[in-house]
Amino acid sequence: MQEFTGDELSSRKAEFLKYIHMQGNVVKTTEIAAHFSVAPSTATKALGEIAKAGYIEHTPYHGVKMTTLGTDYARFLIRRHRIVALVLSRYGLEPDEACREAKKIEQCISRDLTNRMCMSLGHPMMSGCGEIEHDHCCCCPAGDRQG
Amino acid sequence: MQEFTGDELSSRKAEFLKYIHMQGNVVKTTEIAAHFSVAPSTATKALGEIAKAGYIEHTPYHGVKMTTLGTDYARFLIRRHRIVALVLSRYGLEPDEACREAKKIEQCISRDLTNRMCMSLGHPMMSGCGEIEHDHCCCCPAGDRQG
DNA sequence: CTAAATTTTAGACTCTTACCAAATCCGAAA
DNA sequence: TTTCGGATTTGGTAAGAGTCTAAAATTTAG
Repeated sequence: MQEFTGDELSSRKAEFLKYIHMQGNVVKTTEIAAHFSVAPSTATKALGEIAKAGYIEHTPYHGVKMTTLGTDYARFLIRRHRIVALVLSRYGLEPDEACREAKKIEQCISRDLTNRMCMSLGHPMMSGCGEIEHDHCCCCPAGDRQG
Repeated sequence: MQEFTGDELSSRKAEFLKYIHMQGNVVKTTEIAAHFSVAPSTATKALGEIAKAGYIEHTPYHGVKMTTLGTDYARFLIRRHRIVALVLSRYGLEPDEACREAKKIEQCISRDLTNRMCMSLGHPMMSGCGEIEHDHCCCCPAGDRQG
């Protein structure tokens, strides 16, 4: 597993990457632009930069596809999001609120802090946003996991 | 109490404001520049913008002083910082780590979320960074406060 | 095979943070 | 009181991130 810090991509690009990952397969520029309500050229530029960093493969005029590195990173980003949302839900936020607030906060949470919160929560399997993966979680011997 | 959202100043300017508040009285440009390790001109520019927004009074060549608005805002910023640090400390971070991480996160935490965390924690009086003020806290009837 | 739709390129703008160099101001020493 | 020197401000420049419009390029559908 790569040693991501959580800082590799700007928060905007990280959102793009998560979206591409969650779509699976090839995603078109227009689809991303529409989803994030930005001009297609804005998406193209961001995609080019994400590709240059190695997280996606961009075939001009044909769309983008996750690389192995990108997939690993996206899984970390999603895990982080869900852990942050879960933390927030412990302070009385409803699942959708927790998810919304988590989106604003997560980019400031390092991988290390993510892991520590995960550990402190007993390696939870679920958050309001979905399942939390622990496959590559350095801090999670299987025996520790919560049912 | 003003209806701050927590978004009024960029995080850098908010750090400047907190510093000025904590110094009390008039603070000189050089002192701020030195504290944050930036060129004096960088401080001057930021100070001018913070002043334009009404949080400080800037007398050119003589330094800056908090306004009432700025004081209220700084107190909110400090309260937010301490609440965030307290939350982090509940996930196993030592006080100094919690404080360091809180600095990175707090600017993404809205006033509303701050208040909800505060409430959920039972309106705590202390965090590892110092006392938590509740004077102007909309969510804190005196009876709710934790000893 | 051409026209419409999609995508990319190019150029420009905003915002935040930052720096340097030059001009300006203030105060203290003489 | 005059002047020198340190403190401060001004003005210009830069980089990174995100955004847009308009025009060019490519793909695709009729």
